[in-house]
Order: sequence, then C-alpha cells, then structure tokens
Amino acid sequence: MDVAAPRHLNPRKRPRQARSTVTVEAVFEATIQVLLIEGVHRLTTTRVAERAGVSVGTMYQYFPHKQALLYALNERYLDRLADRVEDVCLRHHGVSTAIMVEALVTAYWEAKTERSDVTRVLYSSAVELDNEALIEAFARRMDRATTAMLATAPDADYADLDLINATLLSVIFGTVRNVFERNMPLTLQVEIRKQLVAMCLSYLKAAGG
Amino acid sequence: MDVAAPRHLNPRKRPRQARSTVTVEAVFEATIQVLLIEGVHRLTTTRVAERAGVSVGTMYQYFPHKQALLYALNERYLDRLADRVEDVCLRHHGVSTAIMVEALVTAYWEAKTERSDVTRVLYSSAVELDNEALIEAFARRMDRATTAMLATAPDADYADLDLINATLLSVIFGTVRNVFERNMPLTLQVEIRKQLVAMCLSYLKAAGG
Amino acid sequence: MDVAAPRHLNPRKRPRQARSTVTVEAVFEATIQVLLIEGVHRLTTTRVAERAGVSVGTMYQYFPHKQALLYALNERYLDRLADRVEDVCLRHHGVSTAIMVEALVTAYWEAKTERSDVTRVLYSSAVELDNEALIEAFARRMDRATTAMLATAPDADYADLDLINATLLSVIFGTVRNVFERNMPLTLQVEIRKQLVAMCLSYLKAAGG
Amino acid sequence: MDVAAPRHLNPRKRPRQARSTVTVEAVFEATIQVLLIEGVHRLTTTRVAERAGVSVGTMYQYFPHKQALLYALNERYLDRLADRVEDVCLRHHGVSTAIMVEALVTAYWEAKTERSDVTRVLYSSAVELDNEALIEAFARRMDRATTAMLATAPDADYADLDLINATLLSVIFGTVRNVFERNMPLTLQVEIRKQLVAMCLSYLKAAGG
DNA sequence: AATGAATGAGTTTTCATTCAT
DNA sequence: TATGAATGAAAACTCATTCAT
Repeated sequence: MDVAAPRHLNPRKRPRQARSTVTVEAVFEATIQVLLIEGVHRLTTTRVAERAGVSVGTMYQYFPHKQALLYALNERYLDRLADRVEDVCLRHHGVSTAIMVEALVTAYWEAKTERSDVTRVLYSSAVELDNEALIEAFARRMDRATTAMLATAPDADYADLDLINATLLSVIFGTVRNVFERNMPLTLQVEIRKQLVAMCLSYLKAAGG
Repeated sequence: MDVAAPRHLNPRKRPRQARSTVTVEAVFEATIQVLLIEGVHRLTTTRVAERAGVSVGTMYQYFPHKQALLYALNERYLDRLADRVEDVCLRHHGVSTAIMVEALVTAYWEAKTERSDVTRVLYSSAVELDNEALIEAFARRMDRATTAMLATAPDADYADLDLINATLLSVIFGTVRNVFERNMPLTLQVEIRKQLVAMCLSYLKAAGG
Repeated sequence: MDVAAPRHLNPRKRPRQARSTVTVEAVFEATIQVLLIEGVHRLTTTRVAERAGVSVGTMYQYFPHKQALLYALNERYLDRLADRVEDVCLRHHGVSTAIMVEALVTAYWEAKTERSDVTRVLYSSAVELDNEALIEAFARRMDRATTAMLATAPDADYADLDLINATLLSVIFGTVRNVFERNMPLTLQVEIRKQLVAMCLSYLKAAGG
Repeated sequence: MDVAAPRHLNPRKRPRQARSTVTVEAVFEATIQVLLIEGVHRLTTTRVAERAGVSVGTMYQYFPHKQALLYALNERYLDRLADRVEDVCLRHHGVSTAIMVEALVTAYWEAKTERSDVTRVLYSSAVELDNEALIEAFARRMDRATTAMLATAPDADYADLDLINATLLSVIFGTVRNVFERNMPLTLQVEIRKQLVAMCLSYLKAAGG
C-alpha cells in the first residue's frame, strides 16, 4: 500500500513493540466483533475498547479518533486481500488463460465469501469513510498483479491488455459483490461463479486469446 | 414491488391528499440534498425537516422514524429504476440479441450514472437498513423483465435461460456499481461499458446465441 | 361537590345537550382505557381522542387542556363514590353501631376494589393534578354523611363525635388504600377487612358505644 | 432489602469510591429538590443533573435511565425508613403493649411527617414505577420487626399474631398516609394520631392483650 | 361545529473525546 | 503509560395545542 493515507487518518503511531501489535490486533478483532454483533450504529469506541480488553484511553493512544480506527481496519483488510490475490497471480504466471481466470475468480470469490458476514460489516464500516485512497491503492495492486499474470499467458496475445484487464477486474469484483449482497442461495452462487468464469473466458478469447 | 416490507418500516400514513404528497416529496428531496451536502453521518431528522421546509413533527407524521424514511426513499428509488428498465425491456422485445444487450446495459448504466452522486448517497443511506425485501423485489422485477425480453430474441435459443439471465444481471449490475464506486475517469468508464457489452455478447453467443 | 374548582381547570363548557354528554362520557371512558392499557406516561390527548372516536379538536371543545380532562375525570369518580357511600349511610340511619360500621366498610371497600385496576389508574392520573379541592369536597361529604349516620346509633353516645368520625374515616380509607396498593392475596384482604371492622367496633365501644 | 429488583431498574454501576458516592448522593438530593420545586412533570434528567452539579452524561453512568434513578431513590428512602422502624422495634422488645404501639405509631408517623413534602413527592415519583418489589421488601421487613416485637409483650398473648400484625400495619400505614395526603390541620393530625393509638390498643386488648 | 395536519419546544439518551489520577 | 470518569453537544422522537379548512 504505497499511497499515503489522508493525513488526519494516520494512526497516531505505528505500533512497533510486540505488545502494541497485540493490542492493535485485539482492537481490530473487537471492532469486527462489535460490528457483527451490534451493527454499525452501535459501534462505539467504548464498546470496542471494552471488548478488546483495553481502556478507551489506551485505544486513543493508537488511533487518534474513531475514523482512524476504521480506516486502519479497512486498510488491513484490503492489504490482506491484495496479498492473497497477488500471491495467486504470481503462482499462475505462464499457465493457460483458462487456468488463470479460474484461479483469479476462485481466489477473489473465496476471500470474499469465506467470511461473508465480515466482508459485509467491513463494507458498512467504510461508509462515510474517506477511503478512496485505499480503494485506489488496492485497485492498482490488483491491476498490476493480474496484468502481469495475463501477459504471461502462452495462449493469448491482447491488443489492449490494460483495458481488457480493467474490464475483467471490474466485472469480477462487481459480480462477486453483487452476488453476496443479494444473499443468493448457495447453489445459485456456485453456478453463477462457473458462468462468470465462462463469460470471462469467452470474452478473452474474442479479445485475442 | 410485491414483497411485503418489514412491518416496522412502513410509513405511518400513506399520503392521499395533494398537500401530503407534496410534503412527502419535499422530504424525499431534502433527504437526498442533506445526504449529498452533509453526508450520512450528518443526516439528522431535524436537518431533513428544516431543509424540506416542514417541522420535525410533521415529518414524523409521515415517517414513524428515521429508518422508515430511508426505507421509503430507497423504495421509491428502486421502483423508479425498475420502471425505467422494465420499460426499455418491453420496448426491445423481438430485436436482435446485440441490440437487447446494448439497450439493457445502456438503460441501467445511464440510470445509475446520470446522477452518480445521488446513486452513491442512496447506497450509503441503505447501510444498516433492513432492505433485503426491497432488493429482492427489485431483483425479481428485473429478472422477469429481462428474461421475458431475452426469450423473444430471434437469433438465440438458450438451454438454461434462467441461469444465463441471472448471471447477466449480476454481471451488469455488479460491474456498473464497481465502476462508479471507483470513480474511474469518464473515458475509461465509457470504454469499459463497451467492453462489458462485448463480454455479455460473446457469453450469450457461446451459450446459444 | 360544592367547592369551586381551581379556575383554570374548569371545563370550557358544561355539556348540556344529549350529544355532548355522550361525547364527554366517551372521552372519560377512553381516558380510563388508555390509562389501563398504556399507562400514565402514554396518556396523550391524541390517543384518548382516537379511542373515544372523536377528533382532538372536538375534545378541546369540551376540555380546554389535558389537566381539565383529568380533573373532571377525578371529579366524576369522587362524586360517584360519594354518592354511593352517602346512599349507604342514609339507608343505615338508626341501626346498631355494628351494622353501621360493617355497612360503611363494605360500601367503601367494594367501591374501591370491585374495579381495583381502575381505582389504581385514577390515583395515578391524579398525580401532579391540583385536586386538593376535590379531595376536600369529597372528605366533607363523607364526614357529613357518616357523622349523621353515627349520630343516630341507638346504642352509642359519643363525647366528641367529630373527632371520632374523622379518625374512623381516616382509618378506613387509609387501610383500604394500603391493602389494595400492596396487592395482597385476596384471602388476606378478606381477613383484614374483618379485622378492620372489629377494630373500629372496639374503638367505638371504648369511645362511648 | 433482600428481594431482587426488576433487572432493568438496576443502577448501571454501584458507587464504590468516595467520589462516586458523593455524586450519587448529590443526584438523589437534586432529584428531591427538583420534585419539590418543580413537580413530577418537570422532573427531567437535565434539570436533575444541572441541580446536582454534574453533567447528564455522568448521571447516566450511574443510572441507565430515569426510571432507574427513581427506583434507586425510592429504594434508598424505604431502606432508611425500614431501618428507623426496625431500630425502634428492637429497642422496645419486652415492654408493655401500650408502649409498643405508641412507639411504633410515633416512629412511623414522625418519619413520614417530619418532611411531609418529601414524602409526598416521593410518592408521586413512584407513579408508573414498577416498584412492587420494593414495597414488598419493605413490608416484609416491617412485618418481621413488628411481629418480633409484639411477640415479646409481657401483657399479651395473641391467637393469630400474623393476622393481627398485618392488620395493625395496614391500619397504621394507611392512616398515616391518608392523614398527611389530606393535608389536615396540624392540631387535628395530632389528635387523630392519639386516637389511632387508642384504636390499636383497644383492638389488641380485644384480641388477646 | 368538527376535523386532524402542522407545529416546535422539550424530553430522554448516546457517545466521541479529554484529562486528572 | 494506562485508566475510565466526566463532559455536553447533538441526536431521535413526542405531544399539548392551534387553526385553516
């Protein structure tokens, strides 16, 4: 994540010692728990601190205000998600387009749905958070990772790889969100996922695959 | 919209006289304005009432609580959106698949982006709103309208129209949301939209077009 | 009830025609119902009017404000109660002290307990109501009625009838309220009532009976 | 007071440190003052906090809502009252019935009338408060204390002490309330109190004294 | 005369943030 | 450094009363 966070959202200090890291982690976990159990509108600093087993005062040592906490939480989440997808992409350089797409969709889909409740509350926590920079940074990492991977496909040669890649990511990310936001039955989800892969492949083939 | 709303979100009274309708409309408009100008976390009943030029008391005669107001607002929005898309679908029965898809994507895309700020704030207003029923009802209307349209395509014959249709809608709706949430440059938006149409078409062709 | 009500609590007009009386009666009934079903803190003019089947506006024709309504309600209640007890007293002139006391306790006890829930909510409706005049007027009627009755007892001759009478009424009225406010088991209530009669009689005998 | 309070009326935290105790005490005092000066219907949390010299927020740390405050206030009052009466009873074990009754009536009467305005407003504060448990607990303590005392009377032997005791308490408590609620002239109050003692004694004598 | 929509001051309650200990 | 009591502005919501129709 190489994009500077909006200045006012910087955590007051970056945790360095072991104990701090543990505390920060506990606070993150507590935040998610409170969001899950009580909902955004009951997400209060006191409740988070209590659940994290620290005092509000201490929490304010690490996060100068509530927004900073939510910002950091989203940052952590997107960082981890990007890590996972990047990792998958790297491991699929040079394979066939079909396998690439399957791998990409699977990686993203599973990351989002294996804890779909957490995904959902994180979305809700981001409302009214100035997290464009975060999204942007995430998008850039994804762009790079998938572009790099697609470029190594032995069975394809795209005229405008950047556009094709941007389209692909928008479609995949958008569809996944749409599917789990609508709370579709699991069997339908699985089928749509297969169809999504098929759609991407027919698109890529037509585009130079 | 034939799915029952959660009981507690029902407006207190349905506006019948001209005056009431005007009031309710003013409140809706004011809500959107406040959301646009101040953001969700400054969306207070007082502010909405003030901007709508009515007293809080009056507002509470029509909406028993804030949630009910937001629910009704989203309902109105989705109803209108569904109206538009249904209308387009009806007017494209019997044309070629290519034209259908183009029309569908265009209709939805434009409805969402011609006031993308409004779309955005409406999404944010729906956070922590029990609006599954609304989404569900909207989805059902869309499903019916597009299925009916696709079934009349002279140049296609799908084995599993329902699944294909569900996929198509998830992809289109999801992609549109993703694109405008990421605040992409307009030129890229336009290109991706074209690519989206192309993708849908290659998918449909492969599926029986 | 010959004591003037505090000026600001006068009903705006005394109902004269048949229809008015019906309306006023309906409002009284509605008030009691709302008190019973919703409690004092949910006793609103709108709710009463609605339950009475009239509009708030109409209600305000008869009672210039909420207090006036409650005042009138309590007045009506105390008037009726006084009527009943007076009636019993009159019918027991000249009988033995034992029968008088039994009759008095029975009349009051039953009037209070036959609808103990109503009694209770009326007490609660009177809180913060300037109803001293009402109480006073009621007390005076009772005083007169029982003094007059006791004076005709063939088996007694009291040195200070007024004091004895005042004591008797305070004890009877107070005990009844205490018993039903404490929500005692019915069997205990019945026994205490018997004991109360016994106590009054032993007192009167000692005092000149 | 060994009867559990309704759960939702429990104070949020029990004051432990000196400062807390002072705050809670100040809030109690302020509540009484506001009740005295402004009346129940002007008893607002803000006014109480202001008068107590604390912020509303602080008040809400000790009492989760208005009802809890009123409940605690009544509890404190009844506890103290019970303490006083119990104390008097203990100190009169073994004396003559006449002295017992005199002591009991005096203790209760004085506790209630020495600050009759406070007594009155506390009654009014309890309207619509689910304080049955409180009353019950108080009644039980009184029952025990007076039964124990009466049992030690050298000049009496009661067949059914429990019933006699219950009657006695109902009569005494009820009469006291009736007398001071009617705002009788002081001289009459004094006389009635004497009569009440006389009445109780003649009753007890007849019952086995 | 009857209606009931509109008013807005007033109420309870919450919660981010500070700061004395 | 950690704590958590205290703060008070701000929020949602109510309801007695008025007055145009």
